[in-house]
Amino acid sequence: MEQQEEAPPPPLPPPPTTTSYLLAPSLDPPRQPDQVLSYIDWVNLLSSPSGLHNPLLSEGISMATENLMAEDDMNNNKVKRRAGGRNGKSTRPRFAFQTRSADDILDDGFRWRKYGQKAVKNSIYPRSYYRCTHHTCNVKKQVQRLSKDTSMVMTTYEGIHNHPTEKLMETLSPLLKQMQFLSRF
DNA sequence: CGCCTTTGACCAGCGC
DNA sequence: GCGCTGGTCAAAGGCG
Repeated sequence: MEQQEEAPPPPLPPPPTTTSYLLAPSLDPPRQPDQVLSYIDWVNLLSSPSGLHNPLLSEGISMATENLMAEDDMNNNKVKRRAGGRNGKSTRPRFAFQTRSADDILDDGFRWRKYGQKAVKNSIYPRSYYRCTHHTCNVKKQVQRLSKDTSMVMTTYEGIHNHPTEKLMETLSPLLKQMQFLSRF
């Protein structure tokens, strides 16, 4: 737990050097209702050399506000995050952010497989559960539309990707080929 | 055929 | 102990 709980404004994490590693503080033990998660700088991230193209940018990515986050937690104030669910321990990095979008799925460059969907208490929208499809990657994410503001989508990531995004590789591969070609001279 | 979503069942933690 | 709830599993079916 490297995050200072008493730090008032949640500072944006430093810009990621690559899109393959998302900075995230550990949020265990369970966060308090007035404790805000840290936010990822998606504008910075999506303008990174990975060349991610995301239509959501045009709709405006909204950093989560402390109030909305608190309200969301208040709605689930009986919900304590279990330690990793079924498979026991979990000190995996976990962070959440909100986007204003008509689409629930944020194109973050990774491939996700949906493995569950549940109706959650105090929310008219179900929560969807996704896992990264990369065979060595165990990152999960939850996606839920806020009932208080139906234009907002809450996305919660758990874990850190141990591989580059596919889009990053797509972007870099022509460059690598060119470098290999030039290195012959 | 491979990969994906859907969906009901099951499991586990928590409060009462 | 029981019920509620969130999280996961896995079978079935769809799609390109």
